[in-house]
Amino acid sequence: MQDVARLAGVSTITVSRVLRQPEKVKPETRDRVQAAVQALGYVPDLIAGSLSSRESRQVAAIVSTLAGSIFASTVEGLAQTLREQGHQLLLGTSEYSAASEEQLIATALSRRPDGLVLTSGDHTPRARRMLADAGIPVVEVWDIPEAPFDMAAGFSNVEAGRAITQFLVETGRRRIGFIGGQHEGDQRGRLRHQGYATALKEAGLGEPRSIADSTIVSMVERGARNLAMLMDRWPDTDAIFCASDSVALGALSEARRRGIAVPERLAVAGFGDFEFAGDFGLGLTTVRIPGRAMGAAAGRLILDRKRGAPGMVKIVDLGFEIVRRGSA
Amino acid sequence: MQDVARLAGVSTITVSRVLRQPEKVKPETRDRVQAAVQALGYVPDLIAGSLSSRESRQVAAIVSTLAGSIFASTVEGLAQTLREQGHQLLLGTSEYSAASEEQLIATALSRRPDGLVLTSGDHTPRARRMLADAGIPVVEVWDIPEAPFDMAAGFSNVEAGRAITQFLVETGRRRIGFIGGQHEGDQRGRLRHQGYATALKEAGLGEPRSIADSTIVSMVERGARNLAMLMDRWPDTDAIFCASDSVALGALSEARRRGIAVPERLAVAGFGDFEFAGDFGLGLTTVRIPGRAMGAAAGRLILDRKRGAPGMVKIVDLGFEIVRRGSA
DNA sequence: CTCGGAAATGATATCGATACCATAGTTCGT
DNA sequence: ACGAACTATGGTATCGATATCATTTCCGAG
Repeated sequence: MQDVARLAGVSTITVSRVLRQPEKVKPETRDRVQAAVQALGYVPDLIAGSLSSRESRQVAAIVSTLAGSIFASTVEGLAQTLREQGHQLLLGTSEYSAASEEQLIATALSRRPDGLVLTSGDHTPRARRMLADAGIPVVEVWDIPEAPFDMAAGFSNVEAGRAITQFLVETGRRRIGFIGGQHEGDQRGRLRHQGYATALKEAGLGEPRSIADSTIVSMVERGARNLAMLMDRWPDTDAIFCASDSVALGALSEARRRGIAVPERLAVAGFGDFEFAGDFGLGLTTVRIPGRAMGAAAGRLILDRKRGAPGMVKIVDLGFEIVRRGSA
Repeated sequence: MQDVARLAGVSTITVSRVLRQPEKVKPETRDRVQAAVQALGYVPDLIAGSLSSRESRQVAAIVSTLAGSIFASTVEGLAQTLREQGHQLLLGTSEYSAASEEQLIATALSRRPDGLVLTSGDHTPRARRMLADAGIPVVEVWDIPEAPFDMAAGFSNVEAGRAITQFLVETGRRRIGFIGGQHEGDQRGRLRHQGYATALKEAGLGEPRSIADSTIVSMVERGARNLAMLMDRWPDTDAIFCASDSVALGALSEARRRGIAVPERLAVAGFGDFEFAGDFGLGLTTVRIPGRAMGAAAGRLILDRKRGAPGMVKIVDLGFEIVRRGSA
């Protein structure tokens, strides 16, 4: 920066101003400085800048996983929103473990991010304390927790599970099953199941028919095997709600293998509206989640808070949408 | 840090040592310092640390997109490798534009990362100059470029396209088509097509039959529509190689709609081995790419170089694998 | 008991920017 | 023509750690 200043015949602070608040510098001085920046190929050091200004212009995000197309679009939406507003994304993946989430939070905080985005779920007490001590905006994305830590951007898994089950009821189905299964420590499947069970009870449709075998790692395989188990146990089942589209894919394959007609004999509903679910693919009836929008909203919440926007919203419910296709 | 030092009755530099090189501090002093750290909930400031030590312990990655399950696993593999070795990941998404890649490189470099991971492809001249000036390890992932900028971890799209086409030939197919289409600025589809064309020529099978309509945004829809176009134009086609599994999914759906028996009448091969391609899903014959491994390898290349490992490998070819399933 | 050398610890300068306050130059109203 | 109120620019301290070199402590051989 000194080199640039010398070449432009100004002081370092003026160079800094040209880069950060150009409108405060006289146009011709500005041009001279910018020319010097170009000529020297000067790249400012944000590490030093952050230390000095006490704002890092980075936001950390900690997600369970990027694979399986679950959080990828959320992270992408977040990254883009941040970028548009001059911020950067620091990413960590916790692999569905609350312990490693705690670890990641600690290292993320040591970068002094201006905000933190977490996938909602269990956080250890220590993690919560660290977050509180850090005093930065925190957004939980995906499921909106009953008692958010700070802010939240997402939807209600319970409501979504309830809605899709109600949809199946409305289309005339009466013996509705559920297949899914949750990762340990991941309560999403559980919440969707809860919505399903509630809807059944509300419609007076008897006991839930649920299979949630978590011994199988692949979601698709789990869908296939669990459908088999479910149909063996309750052969008259006329609809199933699958905890994710991947599970639904496995179920659809198994149904075809067994010669069960979909949707005539069995309606299949998924969750997530993954790429393969569309009309030109599986034609799967499913629940569409605003993946990208949740990330973008999280970014906005953090940046608005940072700017000190008054009377701020803390919870953004982006809802969900039932997409009817051929399978139900 | 001063508070911790005072509480432990040592100087700040000793606190720093306890955190960074514990073995250089006498065990009892170390315990005292660690107790103080705990008691005060002290979280070191890596921004200051980075400025002082001139190493940031972060690695930046710039990928075109996270959606579509293409790069997500690579990023995840990278994040994990870095984490295991005490480094963090700074992520940017360029949305398939070389111009915004350039922009992202500039902002990434201003964080003074210890290394940079890029998806291979076109880089602007300015981008290349910035990278050269930065003097940090750079790894290109996915396709191994003919002239890598610095290091590379990936596989050959051309070879993979050639191999899967050869596989189709070996299984008795003679009139093999290609459907795909590339994003502008993304040469992956083009390279795969090149391998396909080479294999055809080597087998003496006449001219390529390719449809690559890029007007359609969704890959799945593109697969469906392009298969339709291809079969209309060359009705006797007995196999197709799709530039990605998503395209193959669309093609499979369209084939079913038209009553074309797969694989009897038409063999379908995809690319990528996405989640839905497996035996419990589509049962798609495809090319498996070492997504996670490429990320992990990229991380290792950077960290090894940082450690100054001598006689280093610069190119890691992780190959690919043809997975035969029911569709071909 | 003494001395050499290793182990443990500390004092101070420094990394590269920005905050804060001061100063010089400019505009304009009366 | 003069001072008020801006605008444009600069000097210096500072952010919170670590590098470097200096100093002290400790240990065992002779």
